[in-house]
Amino acid sequence: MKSPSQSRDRGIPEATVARLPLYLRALNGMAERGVATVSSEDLAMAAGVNSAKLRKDLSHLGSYGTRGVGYDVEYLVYQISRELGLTQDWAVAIVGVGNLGRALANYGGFVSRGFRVAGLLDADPEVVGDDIAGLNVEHIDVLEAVIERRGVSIVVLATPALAAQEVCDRVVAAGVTSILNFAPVVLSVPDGVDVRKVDLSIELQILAFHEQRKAGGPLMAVDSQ
Amino acid sequence: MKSPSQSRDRGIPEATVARLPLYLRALNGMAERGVATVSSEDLAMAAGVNSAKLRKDLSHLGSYGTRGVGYDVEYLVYQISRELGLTQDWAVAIVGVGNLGRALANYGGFVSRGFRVAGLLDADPEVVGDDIAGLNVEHIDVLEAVIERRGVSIVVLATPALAAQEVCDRVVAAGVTSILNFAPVVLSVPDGVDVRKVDLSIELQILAFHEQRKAGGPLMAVDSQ
DNA sequence: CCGACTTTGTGCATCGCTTCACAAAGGGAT
DNA sequence: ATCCCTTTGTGAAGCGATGCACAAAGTCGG
Repeated sequence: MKSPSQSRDRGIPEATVARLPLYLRALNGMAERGVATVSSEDLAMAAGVNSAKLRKDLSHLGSYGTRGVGYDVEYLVYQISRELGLTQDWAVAIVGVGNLGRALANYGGFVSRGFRVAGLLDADPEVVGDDIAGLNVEHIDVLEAVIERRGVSIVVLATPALAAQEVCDRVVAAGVTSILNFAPVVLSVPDGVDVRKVDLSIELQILAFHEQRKAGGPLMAVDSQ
Repeated sequence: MKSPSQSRDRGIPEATVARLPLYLRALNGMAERGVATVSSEDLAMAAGVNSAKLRKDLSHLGSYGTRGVGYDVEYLVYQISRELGLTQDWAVAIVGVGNLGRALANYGGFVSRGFRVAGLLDADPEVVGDDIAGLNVEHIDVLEAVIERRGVSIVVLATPALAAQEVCDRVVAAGVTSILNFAPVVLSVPDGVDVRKVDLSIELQILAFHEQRKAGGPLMAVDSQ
């Protein structure tokens, strides 16, 4: 039922989207090392995936390879960046400047990929006014103003669990539709708002499950990366 | 082709394992509020999943519900904890005590679920000797000794990207088979070693992809090519 | 210009997870 | 004891992702 008039299918599978940043990282490394072209086999190896999967993923973006040769590294970097929306500048606000929020503010991986930390906010008068990573921590009261005036479109929640839903409601009311949640709670948001969650303790629990199985049961090899 | 000889199918689907911690968190909250029993509908709501999925997930552990009534909260907490291996104590070492490692060391969610930070290690003489979260930071040189003597079975890698593979090789050589990797690299490990990765910038990139799509919609000028 | 070689892009079979829908199982009221 | 109501546990259909295998498409040497 797909119309053939749309030569470029804009419906990229979610699983593919999740891997594009992986390819991008590998490609950036190659570009820095002066590699000009790369085969799907080599790139797949560097990204830790199957080469057929890599080719199918890239085919969703378009036909950017050359048969018999491979992919032009620079060109592919550009195409993936554009597809992911990294050719534009994203203003990010971090709410909650505890240990984690502080680490995130200082994390280099954000800035290096088109993400700019445009605001740090916290409710604790103790930390408001501090300078972290060159930014002044502001009071949560000005949340809406910061979002609106600085064009913040992505909010990172690093608050305690109890505060997360309330802050979430406020940023959604302020028009934000993309949230990265580090608080260990299930956020409830209206349709159209995108929430991704990162829960450090969940990852450990999954590891513990497999570790227990390895220790106790017979031979069960598992490798999920 | 699956052997029916295994009466209790110990092969719990990976997708299910990844959700068990979610259910556990919701159940713990209910237990604290004094809830005695819960229906799959309510628990699924609290965990943010579909109720049929929840029931199928729990059915992999055994038949722990009562038809017409629901699940006993306490009992289910115990069963899930046991299945995840949280009834035992896991010694975790954190390698790399930068901003992120520090935040992880202070993160309460670890300790509260059977994970004990048994070691903090770093290569930088500047931070070695510091006290963080009640622990003394040790030099990476004693990595193997710490792992062996304190029974560390899970290692958290929070090193810079360049150091990650080398540290990984060392901890694997020391017998560790479960690694939580925060460094933005694809680790190469032998079969039987379990690596889970958390990449903060990847999560942001996925959000940016969807945000771009929302912002542009059908009118967005795309193919500049 | 041709033929051998390389590598992409993709049709297809398969697999695992999700979701629906309902029979089976239990509780409580009468 | 029987009936009705609630909720579980699961067969089966549906759906998307994966991986194989190969034809198509390009390069390069002669």
